[in-house]
Amino acid sequence: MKLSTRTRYAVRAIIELAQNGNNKPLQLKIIAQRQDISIKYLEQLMAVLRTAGFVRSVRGSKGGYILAKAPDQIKLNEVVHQLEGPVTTVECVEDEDCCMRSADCAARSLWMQVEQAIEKVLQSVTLQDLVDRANDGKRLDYQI
Amino acid sequence: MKLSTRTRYAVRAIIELAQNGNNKPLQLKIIAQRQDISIKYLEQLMAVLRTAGFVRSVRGSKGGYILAKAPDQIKLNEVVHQLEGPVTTVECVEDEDCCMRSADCAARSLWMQVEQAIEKVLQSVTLQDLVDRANDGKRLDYQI
DNA sequence: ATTATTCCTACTACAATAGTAGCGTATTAT
DNA sequence: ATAATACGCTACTATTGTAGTAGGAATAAT
Repeated sequence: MKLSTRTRYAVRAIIELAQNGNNKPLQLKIIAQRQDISIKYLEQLMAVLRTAGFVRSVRGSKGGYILAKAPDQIKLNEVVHQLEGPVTTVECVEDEDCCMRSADCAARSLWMQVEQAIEKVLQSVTLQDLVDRANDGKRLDYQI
Repeated sequence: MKLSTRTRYAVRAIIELAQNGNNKPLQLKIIAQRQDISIKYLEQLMAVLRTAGFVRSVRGSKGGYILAKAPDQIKLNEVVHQLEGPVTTVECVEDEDCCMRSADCAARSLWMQVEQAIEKVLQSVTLQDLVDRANDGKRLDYQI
């Protein structure tokens, strides 16, 4: 049960955008440098975020990406779902004869419980929250 | 973020053992039939469960597997960890220069929060709970 | 025009998972 | 004893999904 790099990279990238503010577009080149991600790979991930309506692209020279919504209006569960798909795929959800095996159904109920717990966390966190956390982290660094 | 079949199959198998009680060993052949899993594949998963101390094997004719502990003494997080390994691998936990990238750290805190939520659920559920759920399911079937 | 940037599609390489195969070893029923 | 049953172990293979690469087209600023 690992998180794909797709998701991890994309979340890091969108956090960068949130930190950049909405005035100037931020270029993939910059994000790629800061986060040590291949530009070409990042392009694909940004395409997902753009299609999903989280970010807006500015083409051409001096172009780049900016958030399409306010950071406190973007919940992480929305972002993760776009990249990761369903979180803990339980095959038998749509399989009709699944309930003939009670053990399987007990297992299924467990996975659904897990899935709901994940969902609850991701729903409760917005992009703004993550930006705040990052700032808190910096503040701690200065105190030392 | 999918669960491997290793984990799903093994959980289903150990639920079968819990339902079978501790009197007679249950044979892999039976589990494989009921759960539609290859015997050979199941053997490998049972080896993990046996090494981890969850189940005990009874060799020879009329042999099979039985639980090594009471079902209410087996927490699902223990089982899952043996098969799945760490739940949501966050690479940068041991990477020293991770904190140079604040965005990354904000992301990391999110994944840790998710991981803890998963862990909390799995810790709270025992094998006995799953057996009870399966029985409740059956009871519902009869009511209809 | 030139440069810088996003956009789009296809391709490739690698790793992990899932599953198979075969033989070996232990135990029990008879 | 012997046969049957069932686990034990190791290696192999095939499939799938992920990760990453490549090249070029469209677009905008200068």
